[in-house]
Amino acid sequence: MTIAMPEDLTHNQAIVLDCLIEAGRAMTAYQLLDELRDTGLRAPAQIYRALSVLARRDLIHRIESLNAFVACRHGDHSEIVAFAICDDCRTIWEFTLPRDSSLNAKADSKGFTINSAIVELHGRCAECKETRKQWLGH
Amino acid sequence: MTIAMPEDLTHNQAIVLDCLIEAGRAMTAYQLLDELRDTGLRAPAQIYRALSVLARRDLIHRIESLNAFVACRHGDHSEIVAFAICDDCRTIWEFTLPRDSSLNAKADSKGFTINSAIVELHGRCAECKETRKQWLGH
DNA sequence: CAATTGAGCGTGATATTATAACAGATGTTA
DNA sequence: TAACATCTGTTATAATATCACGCTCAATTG
Repeated sequence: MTIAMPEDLTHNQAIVLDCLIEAGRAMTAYQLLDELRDTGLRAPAQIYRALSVLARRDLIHRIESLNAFVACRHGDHSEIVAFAICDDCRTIWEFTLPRDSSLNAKADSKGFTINSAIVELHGRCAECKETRKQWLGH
Repeated sequence: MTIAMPEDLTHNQAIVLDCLIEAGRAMTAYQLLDELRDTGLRAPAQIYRALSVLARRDLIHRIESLNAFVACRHGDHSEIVAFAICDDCRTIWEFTLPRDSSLNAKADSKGFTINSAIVELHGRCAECKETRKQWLGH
């Protein structure tokens, strides 16, 4: 799947987004800084500024539990976005929760209005589980 | 609701847990350090060590989106724990997701095995929504 | 008993993550 | 033109978290 790269990004924003898309994985701000040092980005503030614009536009997501950032891979941001993070291979699967999920139901039942939600699952993806089984001789 | 204070905690662990329980809200490690400086806890490492034991025992939870810690208010840790955080009054409502939630279903459908989950809702609690309505003259 | 082990402790230093503050450049609007 | 908003590069600093050392104490074990 090719990720769309908007035309109206500034130079720095485009560079940072491109790096995240190319990487295909979550990267911390300082990992981005290391990667991008020879493109002229030298200071944390430059990275964080770009990240903050990209995140506001939902072109990237911040993974709270990794203090890292990942290029967005889906469309509809009116639904709750969730991540399944494989702690073996670091792959991140991005998906959305239906509007009538038990999460929304619980919140509604208490009169809680959701502005934003962080949903991050940690565990093992199907591939790594298979691999692990082989190691263990199953 | 009174929160149980286990007997087998060390001095520092008990002090930190007690502070979180008394506070009734999420506190960062450095807020705890400030509060507890006159009890003899002087260094970040002391706080973080206590927090790490308490978290391992599920006596506290880390709120990723606040970089903060809160005393646990419920029992069953075999279910997914979720937090609804009021961004007005900072109150945190802790609840669990049913084992057959759409979250588990989605993960299962992809063969993803959940080891741990972070679910943090941000928004406005029922009380604050009322208050806000009054401000706006509704 | 002595030896070992493991957990926790206090301390100082350091690593990692993130923001503040300032001044210059650029494009847009009035 | 002037006012403005946004982005830029830079330096410095704040906020969050861990490492490494040597010490104590209690439990285990030979």
